[in-house]
Amino acid sequence: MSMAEYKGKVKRIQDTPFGYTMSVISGKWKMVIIYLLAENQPVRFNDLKRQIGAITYKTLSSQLKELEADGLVKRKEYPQVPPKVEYSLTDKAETLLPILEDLCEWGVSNQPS
Amino acid sequence: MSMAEYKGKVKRIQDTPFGYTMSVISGKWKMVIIYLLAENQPVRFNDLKRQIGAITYKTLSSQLKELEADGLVKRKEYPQVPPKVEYSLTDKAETLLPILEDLCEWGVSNQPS
DNA sequence: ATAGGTACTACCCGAAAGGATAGTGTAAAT
DNA sequence: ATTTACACTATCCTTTCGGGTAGTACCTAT
Repeated sequence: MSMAEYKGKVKRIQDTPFGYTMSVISGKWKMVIIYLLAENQPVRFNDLKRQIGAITYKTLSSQLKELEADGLVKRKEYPQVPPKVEYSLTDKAETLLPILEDLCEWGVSNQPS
Repeated sequence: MSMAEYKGKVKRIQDTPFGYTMSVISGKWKMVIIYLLAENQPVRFNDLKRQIGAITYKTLSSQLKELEADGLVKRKEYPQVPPKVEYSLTDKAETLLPILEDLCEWGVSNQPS
């Protein structure tokens, strides 16, 4: 199916494939999180926090939960004290990576200095 | 340049190619506008409004202004009464279309029923 | 005994995005 | 004479997003 086939069918964007994909990737830090996971999988919560730096616990936590709810991130909890939780990408997320690369490349070519 | 090369360099996302591309395409209606323009170029303001339906004048107007400021949309005004304004895509926007198609296709394959 | 590390949650706040409604000036159509 | 159409703008309001701060329960290192 291509964009052309949506002609006249768009009622609510959140129900379109466009809208779905956008809802999944647009969160201020989601791309950064996905790309960091793609490189270092699996990564623990505080490692992510340190690597990103400017993010707060609350925001990182909520972004991860949304990613998990959307099936892009797996959360594995080890029953230890102190706690240990590892995050990694799902297969679904792996299929997104080429598209994220394209978005990145487009930015490189088109971002004004 | 690939995502991998950003390792350790990310300070503020809005300065990265990722962030730039996302800022350009993420507005609730931008994708819809771009795809409608891609199909019917050029399109007049009220035609866009009618085709989208659920959008308000104010929102359509601001989304178009942002798209214009980002160099994705051209605005051509005819000095007539009543006014006539036509919107169309720039070459820069045309280079985005394949990526938007990819985002759409990913949504088709991965959107939960 | 104190400080630091683990993975968070709870609560409050400000900014920004987008929706709702109404109005502008001119001309053509009914 | 009234309505309709064009392309908007202005004002107000609500919702959403993300930031800031503080706290939890337990363990290890100093």
